[in-house]
Amino acid sequence: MGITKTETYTDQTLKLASIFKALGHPARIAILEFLAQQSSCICGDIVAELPLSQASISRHLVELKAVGLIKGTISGTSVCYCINETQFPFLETFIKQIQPSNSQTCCS
Amino acid sequence: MGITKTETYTDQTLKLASIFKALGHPARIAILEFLAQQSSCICGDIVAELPLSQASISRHLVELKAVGLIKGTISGTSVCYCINETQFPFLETFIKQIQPSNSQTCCS
DNA sequence: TTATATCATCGTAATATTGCGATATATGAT
DNA sequence: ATCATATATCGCAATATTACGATGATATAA
Repeated sequence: MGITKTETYTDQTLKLASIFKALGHPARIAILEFLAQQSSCICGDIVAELPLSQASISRHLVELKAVGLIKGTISGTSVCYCINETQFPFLETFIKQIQPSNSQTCCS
Repeated sequence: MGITKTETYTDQTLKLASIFKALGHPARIAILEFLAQQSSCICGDIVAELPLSQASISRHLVELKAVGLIKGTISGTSVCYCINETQFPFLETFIKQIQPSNSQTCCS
């Protein structure tokens, strides 16, 4: 992208944007949906599930982990990834906050 | 970005990703927060509020409108933008869906 | 009509993202 | 030690995003 003026926004705004940005790719949405489906913690077979190379999946996992949407623990030669719930309340609060609940007939 | 393999994902996954992508920039988060604060429908003074040029703001507004997060109605020589709530249930459903509510002690 | 105000669009430069092959790293098995 | 498996990282090419000035389009006012 071009030059984003990060210095002029609040930390909270920047954090929200970074999490949403991580959610802003279909591969990463698909990864999260896949992880959510599993009854137990899933390791590397995400590669078999998605139409991407191992290198690409790995990069997406790094991005999801960087914003705290997933966590991964090493288990032997493989890594076990699963969803990290800690960020979700933050997102839900934001979504509720910008919802026009007071429904002031705006732009009618 | 590179070449995103859009054809291999479901429509729902693509739609979710596009909405989150629109939320994935601090300027657009700031625009939504500003719109949510206003008691009435606010027009072009977003430009005065954010550290971006009028042209840049306009482009961000186009993106937010394209995914249905805001709506705009022309009122005289100005345009009235406000938040469009219709997409939020969709986002909330997704967030709830991938939340490990059953808390299967995963990656402990 | 002319001028002004408001917003959209074009064109461009700078930078970021995506995907992949190739390679590196690390663990476990033989 | 050697090999196989699993994942991460590098480097590149292709493409997308961001921001801005300049310009276009449209509506109101004088």
